[in-house]
Amino acid sequence: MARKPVTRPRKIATQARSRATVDHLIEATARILVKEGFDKASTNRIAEVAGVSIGSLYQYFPSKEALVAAVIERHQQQLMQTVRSALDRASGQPLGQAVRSFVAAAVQAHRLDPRLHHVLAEQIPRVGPLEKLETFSRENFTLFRAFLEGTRDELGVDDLELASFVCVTTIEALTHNAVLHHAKVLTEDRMAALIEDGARLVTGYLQGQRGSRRRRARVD
Amino acid sequence: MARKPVTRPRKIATQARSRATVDHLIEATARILVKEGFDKASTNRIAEVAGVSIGSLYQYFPSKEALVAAVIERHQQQLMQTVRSALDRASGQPLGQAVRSFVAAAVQAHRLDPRLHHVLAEQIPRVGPLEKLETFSRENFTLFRAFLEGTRDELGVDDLELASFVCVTTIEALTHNAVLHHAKVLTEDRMAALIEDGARLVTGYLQGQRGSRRRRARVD
Amino acid sequence: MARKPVTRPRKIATQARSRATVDHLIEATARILVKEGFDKASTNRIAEVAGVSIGSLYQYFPSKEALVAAVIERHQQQLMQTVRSALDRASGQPLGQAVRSFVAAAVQAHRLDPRLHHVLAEQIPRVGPLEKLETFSRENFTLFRAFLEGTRDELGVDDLELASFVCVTTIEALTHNAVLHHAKVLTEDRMAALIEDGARLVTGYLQGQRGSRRRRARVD
Amino acid sequence: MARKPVTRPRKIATQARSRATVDHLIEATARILVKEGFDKASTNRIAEVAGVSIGSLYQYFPSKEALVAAVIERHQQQLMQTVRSALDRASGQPLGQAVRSFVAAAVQAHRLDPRLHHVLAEQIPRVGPLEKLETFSRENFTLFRAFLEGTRDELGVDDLELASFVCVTTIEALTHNAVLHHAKVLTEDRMAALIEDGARLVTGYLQGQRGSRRRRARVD
DNA sequence: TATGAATGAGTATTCATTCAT
DNA sequence: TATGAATGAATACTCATTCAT
Repeated sequence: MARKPVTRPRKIATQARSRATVDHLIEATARILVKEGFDKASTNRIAEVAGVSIGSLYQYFPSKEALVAAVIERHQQQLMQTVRSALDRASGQPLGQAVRSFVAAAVQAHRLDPRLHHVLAEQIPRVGPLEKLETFSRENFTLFRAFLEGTRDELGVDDLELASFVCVTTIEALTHNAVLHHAKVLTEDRMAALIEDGARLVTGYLQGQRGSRRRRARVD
Repeated sequence: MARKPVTRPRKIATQARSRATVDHLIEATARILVKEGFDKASTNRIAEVAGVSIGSLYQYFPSKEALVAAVIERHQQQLMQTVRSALDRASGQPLGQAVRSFVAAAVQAHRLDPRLHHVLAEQIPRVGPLEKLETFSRENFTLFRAFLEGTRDELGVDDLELASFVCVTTIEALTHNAVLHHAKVLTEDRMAALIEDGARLVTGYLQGQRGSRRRRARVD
Repeated sequence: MARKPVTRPRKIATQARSRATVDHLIEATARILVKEGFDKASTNRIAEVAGVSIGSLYQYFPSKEALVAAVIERHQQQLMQTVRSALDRASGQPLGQAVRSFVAAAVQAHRLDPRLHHVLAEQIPRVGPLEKLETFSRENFTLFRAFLEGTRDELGVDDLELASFVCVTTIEALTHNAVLHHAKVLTEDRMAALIEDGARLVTGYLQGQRGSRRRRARVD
Repeated sequence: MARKPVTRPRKIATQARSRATVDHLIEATARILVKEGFDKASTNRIAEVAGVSIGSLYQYFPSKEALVAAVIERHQQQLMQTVRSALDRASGQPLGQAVRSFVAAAVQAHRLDPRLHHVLAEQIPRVGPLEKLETFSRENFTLFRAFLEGTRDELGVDDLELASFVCVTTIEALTHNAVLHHAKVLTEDRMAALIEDGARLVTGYLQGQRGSRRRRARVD
């Protein structure tokens, strides 16, 4: 096995044929990951499923990791698409309503391709070039923080950095776990309850109460 | 190469020498995982580090997965030890205090062996026999649920199953993320703040407020 | 191809079975090099011809280069054996006679396995780990230099270092070229003539003449 | 992949543009060989460095070997240029002087592009179509033989064929080894000494001495 | 029970060469 | 004539696992 594989695509496919090849490869990788698992996703298998020669695969992706990274990136783009529009709609709404939209968006995002999400989250060894891939996108965090800035006067917390971390982590974990591990036990009703509870959890936290602000002031 | 590796230990090592061998193997595996990463943890390397022949390794563990599973299990036992005693101390305390103990225990548990925890969480592909290993032990959930049952009259939530899921997931995610990804930015102060905020988040949720119960009634 | 392959054997084969495996591998490599050329000497092919699994090959040789290096070393050991005994016999003889023995030994050495010598000299790319492998062994040079030291009073040259370089290079090149490229045109008669001429060439040079010593003194 | 690559250029580039392309390709090959080594000299890389498409490369050279052969040929042309003019100057001079010029020319020739010479001599596997490429050009031999014919009456050797072989091989080997393997230890002084010694070696041999002719008569 | 030599299917990756555009 | 996307046979090397001693 070779030295230190890179993740950056080998060349940008400008021509139509190239672009198609690249798409097929990413799609094939995703499909294999979902249907056969990470273990079966060998480069030769991917090329085969993509209907592309192994040589072509390596024209566009310098390593297996690059391919997996491309799948992850594509998936996260889709997630973020969903989240972004939710936050767009949320701005201007009262806090409780906005948070509820946000949680609902998170659930919706996780439901886009739950099986792929599962493999990506559970089976991909975060090693080498894949090590730095975030579980949830940094952007998520940034967006939420910006949202908090805009709602500052409704908030009962001071440290927006910490608050963003707490909220994003919490929402992500709840939706992730709910969708992945409890998909079968989760009726639509219970899912709605979960959204409701998640939203309440976060909203309550953000509004602050019971003099917590004063207490925290001493801690920081 | 075996096609369907099993996870159950091949035999229960009753005799002292066997027990020692098994321990050496698990210890060696953990050490390699931490120091060299999952990729370098080949069975031959593990046997070498354990000072045991590869043949003997396979006398006690039917597959590589069994070995890794043993490491995971041992680690989780240790985590749960910590959590259990925290919950012991918590019973009888008022809700807020109890939750804070619980969150603090979670942080403490994650700090037992953060590097091993990291590898176990990030690098081990949950594939094949390792697929069904839970991120957090089922016991965690059960214990917390029992705790909630005992504090029912302080709670503002009805569905204890859902509440347990929400709380355990949230606490686990917050402490996990904090310890793993933010270890370097996390001063003791900020860690204390995180525990405080986490506890407040969960406590607020459990106490219920702002007539949420009534609202939720409509939603369900 | 991997990063920087090493040449040192992976483990020393102590047990009889191991030793046999190692020998088979070296022998198979030499045979393939001779019969099929360097290009065909893939590790899989070598293992196959050696009647050994590819895995076993890599138990004893960390890379293809290590295998080739072992063949080269073995070959050079054999060459040097021949040369050493020639020099043994030569010590005590008068210069002309000694040199003739030496040249004859060189020819004899090159005839041990001319085809292997050919492949080793012409087909092995001196790249990477094989880069530093000398065409003729350093020992050759050392031995000859020692021989010159012992015959100093018969010599007409001052700089024994330079003289050794000149003589060893010359003898090596003559015999090498003669045996390799002209094997078919070289009758026994012509070969004898070549030995004679080579010996005369070197002897004349070592005895010095025409006041060259004085001229060289100015040059140095 | 082609199984039997040919060495003859695919077409004679008569037009100026074609000629330029061919030159660029040969130059690029040489440059890569020197700067990155034989291993890195893939046809795609050569085409890239030459600023030519891989398709065009194969319009002018039927195989990678043909390209390398062209580089070798070009290099040898340059070497021979140097040698030829040395022999031109040498004709008419007394033997000792002429030989010294010849040796000096050989050194000079090897210094034209020592790094390319090194790669060509050490790294190119003489395999397949490259197998028959001579280490030193046949022309070298022919020229020297002609030179000997013209100086016959100064010589003390009968077999000019053999003498040419001995002289050309010796001079080639001395200069080659000196320039390649001892470049760093070789000061200008020592290089001059080497030329001097080499010339003396060959001159002495050619003049014959100590009744060697008579002795050889008995040997043959 | 222990050993460690042997196994070989499997993997990522390269590169000379072709051919449709 | 030029291009460069595509090809795929070939290669070096790994590692979980077995089994003869």
